Amino acid sequence: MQISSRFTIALHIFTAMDVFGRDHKVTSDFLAGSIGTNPVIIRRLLGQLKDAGLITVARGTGGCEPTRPLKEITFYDVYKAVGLVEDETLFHMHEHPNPECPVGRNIQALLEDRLKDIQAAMENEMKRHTVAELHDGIHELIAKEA
Amino acid sequence: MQISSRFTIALHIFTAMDVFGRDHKVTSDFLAGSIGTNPVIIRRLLGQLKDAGLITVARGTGGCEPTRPLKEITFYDVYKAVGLVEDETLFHMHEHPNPECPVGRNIQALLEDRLKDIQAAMENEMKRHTVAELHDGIHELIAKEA
DNA sequence: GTCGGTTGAAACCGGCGTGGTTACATCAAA
DNA sequence: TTTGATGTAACCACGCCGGTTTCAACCGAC
Repeated sequence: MQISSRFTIALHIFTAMDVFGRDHKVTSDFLAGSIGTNPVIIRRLLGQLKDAGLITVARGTGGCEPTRPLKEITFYDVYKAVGLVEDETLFHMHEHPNPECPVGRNIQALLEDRLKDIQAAMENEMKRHTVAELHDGIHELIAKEA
Repeated sequence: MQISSRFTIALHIFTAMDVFGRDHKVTSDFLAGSIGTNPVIIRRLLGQLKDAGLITVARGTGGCEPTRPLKEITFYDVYKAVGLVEDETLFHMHEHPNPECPVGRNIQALLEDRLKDIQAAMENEMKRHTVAELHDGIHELIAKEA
């Protein structure tokens, strides 16, 4: 199971807000055009980012922008905002191990700590990256095109 | 999206082989009983572990066992064996960014490195844990029960 | 040689999350 | 009031997952 494209789309959105936000009004239609999908998909995603307090969306007039400097928004903030992990657990444990089996009734406790370590390793790396990196990166790439 | 229970089931299987392997013949029926699922599910999984070279399965006579010492089998080996990530990429990038948009045509290159970092962080933590840990852990837990 | 227990594999199924689409009510500024 | 945008609901098709039944292939023991 791969992690849903909602995550990369959300990062695309932040990049687009950063690059175009000064000149254009960044609407769901505009974003959908850049991302190559449907405006409704974008609006649902914008709703999640708004609920997480990462952006504001202007009802009626249209457009969206971050609520705080990009360097204060980490990949982890975005990841959590798009709600890809239920119960906050990355790994899905099999749910009916046999309680009459010594292994079955202990397997959950046995694996729990290790799985948490692995999830934490991923999340910590996500916290090390901020959306501000995308600002620097995208301008480098665009400059290189010319 | 959570990571499929095939991963935790596979770890359960290694633990069961370790605990019961000396006394019982570890068949798919036996494992299914401990894990709380269907023997066919187990056989499919055993097939994947066998294809990855982690275990041998005895056709006809029945039973399975690891091909090498448990301390030489990492969580990462198991994770890869159960084939949860296609193309080896954990993150699913949206597939039709607009090539006529400066952001759209650069977003993939922009995100690629960062996503690789994150995936690598998770996989490296998986490589730090071996199935031998489960041997120690499960015996501790069982001893504590008495 | 055949019988019993086991694996391997095919063919289904229901359920769920995802991405997509249409339609429409709601909103705010011009 | 018109216009352009958001917010949502109601669908849809698709793919993966875990589950189940069924049966052929296999191998040791009797």
